[in-house]
Parts: sequence; C-alpha cells; structure tokens
Amino acid sequence: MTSTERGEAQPLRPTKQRTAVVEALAAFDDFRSAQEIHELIGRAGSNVGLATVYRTLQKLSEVGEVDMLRTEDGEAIYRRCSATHHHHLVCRSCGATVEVEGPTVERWTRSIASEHGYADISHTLEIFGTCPACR
Amino acid sequence: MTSTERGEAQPLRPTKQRTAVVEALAAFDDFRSAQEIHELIGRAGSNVGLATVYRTLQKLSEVGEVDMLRTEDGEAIYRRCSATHHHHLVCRSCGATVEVEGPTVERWTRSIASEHGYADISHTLEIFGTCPACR
DNA sequence: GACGAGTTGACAATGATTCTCAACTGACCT
DNA sequence: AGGTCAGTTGAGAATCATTGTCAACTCGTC
Ligand SMILES: [Zn+2]
Ligand SMILES: [Zn+2]
Ligand SMILES: [Zn+2]
Ligand SMILES: [Zn+2]
Repeated sequence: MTSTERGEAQPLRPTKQRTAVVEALAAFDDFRSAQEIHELIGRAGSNVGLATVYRTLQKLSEVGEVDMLRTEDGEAIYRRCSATHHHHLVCRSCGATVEVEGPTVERWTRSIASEHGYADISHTLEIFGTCPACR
Repeated sequence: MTSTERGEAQPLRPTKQRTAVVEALAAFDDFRSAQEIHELIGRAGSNVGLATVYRTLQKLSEVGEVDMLRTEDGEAIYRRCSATHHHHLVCRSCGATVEVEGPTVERWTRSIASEHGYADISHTLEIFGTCPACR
C-alpha cells in the first residue's frame, strides 16, 4: 500500500514543462488565454505542447494556484493569483487586473442564499470597467 | 437619410420563428442551452433552424429580454428574465433559479471600482448552491 | 401586386478544448 | 547502474458549440 491512499490532491510532479508554465504565468499580470500562454512559453525558448499547457493550467486552477475566468465569448483565461478568496476588477480595454475582497459581498451572498434555503454556497463575481490609464 | 440613424436597437421584426423561440423560453424556468431550446421548439411542433435560434437568443439578450450566462465549461445558457438589473441564485443540481437583487452589492461594486479609478462599470455575479428540494 | 431590407435555413467553416496512445521521465528500490 | 512503473508528454485527430455564407423567402409599405 502506498502512502497516497486518500483521493485528495496529489502533489504535481515537477517537470520542466510545468515549470515553464509557472514561469510564464509569473511574467504577466493580467488574464491570458491558454493559447497566449503557450505562445509566450515558445517565445521564451522552452517548447511545451499546447495540450500540456491546457492540462497544466487546468490542474493549477484546481489547486487554486491560478484563477480562471471566461471572456464575454466563453474563452477561458488564466492568471496567477493569491491563494485567498477574492474577486477581480478588470480593465475592459487593457486587461489590467486588481484583486479585490471584502466581507460585504461574502456576507450578502451568504445571507441571500440561506434566506432562500440554498445550502453549500459558492459564487462568482467579476467587475469590469475602464482603468485610469485607459480613460 | 432614414429614421433609424442612431445605432440603437431597432425593433425586431415579429416572425413565426422568433415567436417560437419566445414561446419555448416561456416554457421553462431555469437556464437552458441554445441547443436544448432548439430541441424544445422542435418537440413542440414548430421547426426552426438552429442558426436562427442562436441568432434570436443573441438578439434577445442584447435587448435584455433574456439573461445569458456561462456554464462551468463555457457553454452559453439562457433564461427569460425580468428586465430590471438582477443576479441569480442557481441550484447546482436541479437548476432551479431565483432572481435576486439588492442595493448592497450594486453599491459595493460601484465604490470598489471608483476607489481604484475604474469608470464605466459593469459586473457579473452568480450564486450557486443546493436548493431546499435537492437537500 | 410590386419592392427592398430584414430574416431564414442548410451546410460549411472556425476555433477552443479534449482525446488518444505510444514514447518518455521522475522517483524509488536493489 | 539497472529495473520498474505510475505519471506525464506531444502530435495529431476528434469534438462540439458557435458563427459565417448566401441564395431563397417574407413582412410591411407604397
Ligand atoms: Zn484572482
Ligand atoms: Zn486599462
Ligand atoms: Zn435573470
Ligand atoms: Zn435543486
């Protein structure tokens, strides 16, 4: 019997391609698509398969290392983020992103939910606008 | 020069297929995909092209007649909704949806945004949970 | 009843994401 | 150093929602 009995998240094996993805993620500050990230990695010298980039990004977001959200037209975009629960204020034109948090909304969603008898709550909240630099 | 100079929303011409879509929308209370709706229309006797269903749904959501949101895997789903600004409390297992609203979040997002100098604000907020019936 | 912009539908095309599967790797043991 | 094996990778095929194409059709208007 191995030591990894429990179905919990196993530690991802560190490979050069995973490292490449993580490094790529460290290089920008806004949300990018898997394809753009794949592109960046290529430009940076490494060569990682597109499928691998998708797989890695997916795993990283499961683990909470990155946040994933969807563009207006449904494309998934990713960003390396802090581990604590938070939301995003995203510039519609340049993509500049600010992590925001506050007990207000958390409290509000929780009370609204229980008020209607819903349990096991989760929520998504993103704010879009035009940043100062893009006025 | 015509009377429809401004790029604003022209009134949609009432056709039998648009009617069919609207009727289909009236028949359920949760969010459904364009394909499911197309399916429903077919089952109900009418016969409307899938592309038309997509186009109609898109227009209706532009006009605010229906709300559109995205499933976890990026698929667009639609629901006939009230015209006023609101958010959704959706049951993760049966899809039962409640429209919710409140000045709290509206105010919060607005203040957070201006606090960071962002203008021209919009936001998305959805709450997921398990409804009383699905406990 | 004719006219023209708006609308439709069958089908092709696009494009992001996932699947397949044989070859490769990292961690561990002898 | 060599062996073992589950985890990982990559090239390309496969999926699948959504959009584009374009000739035929339709509604409201004159
Ligand atoms: Zn984040
Ligand atoms: Zn900006
Ligand atoms: Zn709604
Ligand atoms: Zn339910």
